[in-house]
Amino acid sequence: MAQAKFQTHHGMVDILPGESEKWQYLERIIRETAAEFHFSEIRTPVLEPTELIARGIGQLTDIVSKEMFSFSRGETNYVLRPECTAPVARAYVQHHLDQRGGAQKLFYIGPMFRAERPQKGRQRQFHQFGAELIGTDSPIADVEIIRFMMRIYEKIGLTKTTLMINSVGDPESRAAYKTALQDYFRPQLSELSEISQQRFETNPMRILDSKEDEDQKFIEDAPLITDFLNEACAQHYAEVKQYLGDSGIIFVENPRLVRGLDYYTKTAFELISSDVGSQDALGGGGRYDLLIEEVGGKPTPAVGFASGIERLMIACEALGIPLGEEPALDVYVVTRGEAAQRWAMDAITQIRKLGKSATMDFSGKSIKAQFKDADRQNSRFAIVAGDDELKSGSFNFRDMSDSTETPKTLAEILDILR
RNA sequence: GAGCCCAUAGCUCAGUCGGUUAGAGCGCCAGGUUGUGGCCCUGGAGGCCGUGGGUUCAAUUCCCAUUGGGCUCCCCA
Repeated sequence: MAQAKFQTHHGMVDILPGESEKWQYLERIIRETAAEFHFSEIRTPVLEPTELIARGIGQLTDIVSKEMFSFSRGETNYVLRPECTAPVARAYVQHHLDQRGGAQKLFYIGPMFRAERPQKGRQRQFHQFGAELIGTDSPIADVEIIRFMMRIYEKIGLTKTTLMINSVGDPESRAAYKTALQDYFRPQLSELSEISQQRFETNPMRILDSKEDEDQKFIEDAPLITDFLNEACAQHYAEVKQYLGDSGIIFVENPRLVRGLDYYTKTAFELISSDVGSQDALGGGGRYDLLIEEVGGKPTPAVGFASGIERLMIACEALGIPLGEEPALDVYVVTRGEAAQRWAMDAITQIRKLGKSATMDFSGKSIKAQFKDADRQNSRFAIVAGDDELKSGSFNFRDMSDSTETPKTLAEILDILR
């Protein structure tokens, strides 16, 4: 097809009528569930200080090193947020949310931006919902976050998923593990893929994430983080698994699960679907006990998750799970003549005041065309107004589903609709 | 950053082994029913065959470039 003069940027999509209803439906479920769990919504700006994202997520991550949309005006550096945990942490510190007392339960829904090559399940502007529970290191909080996430998928009907969990330890455990990993990989360093060789120094844990063929045979026998957890981390991990089990949540332990953001400590988890193509992570999260301090707050433990809405939709589509419906119209007023149009303008106003939806023809189309329009808009009723009806005050009130038509005054119609 | 595929009507797609006016289904508009939708019938609008260049008497078709799109690797939601 001919290319339009102006189009969306690469990897950015319009959500059109027919699609937007699905978004509203999903957002409604997310908000409902948040209310049940008593998470409060937080809305942060789409633009954040570059430094916040770089520090929060980690300079060496893919997101920060190559996927940020950023620009400067004068001395100020802006980024379109690539995720929302660091911004929420920033808001928590900036507005002293700890002073509200107790642990804070926050959720968000909104667009995120990463400058990657788009493909199925990956866009440059995409949408996430997520939650953060800030101010407690209890493993119950970890489980609360996971239960919140899982409950949303459950309500939507997307149960064909796998929850993977792991513990990535705290700095002490990780230092011990890092040394062990380097000791393990050092003898075969030259045989590793180029990218893994780079990661050997900077972040050897990410080698485990590698999908390069030449790395696989080494990764298989590499030491596991779970064997290097100190007492506190091991205990925490055991309790998380215990409480998950108590909650009836089925999970798979994956000792090689490493998340791509630097701020995670202890618990890490990921929800996988085999129905979204090669980008199979529906959502993920974990504990980040060091982040709040990293962005300038007091040391504050926290745990959270983020899920991709587009991927959720792809999975639902693949599994035939319905997401919301086209909204029906209550009343379409069919008119003939200018006087009738004026009457209709008033009639639809009165119908709308009842909380019912109503519309009319604006362009003087034929009666037939107007009925066709009413049908297309899935209208439940039609009112026919012409000169005769205006004179008598009696209008044909048509039930579009069975084509029955009875004469009614407007007052009677309003009564029926009420 | 790398690889593969694709581009003809609003949508899904035929088609031209290079040859006068480029097709279908669906959708849209109108008529059949001078005031009645969904089914049916008839008609109509709508394409410089993504853009630029090359080869040729002739290009939507072949070649090159470019733009846009899709998928994959990497990584992530």
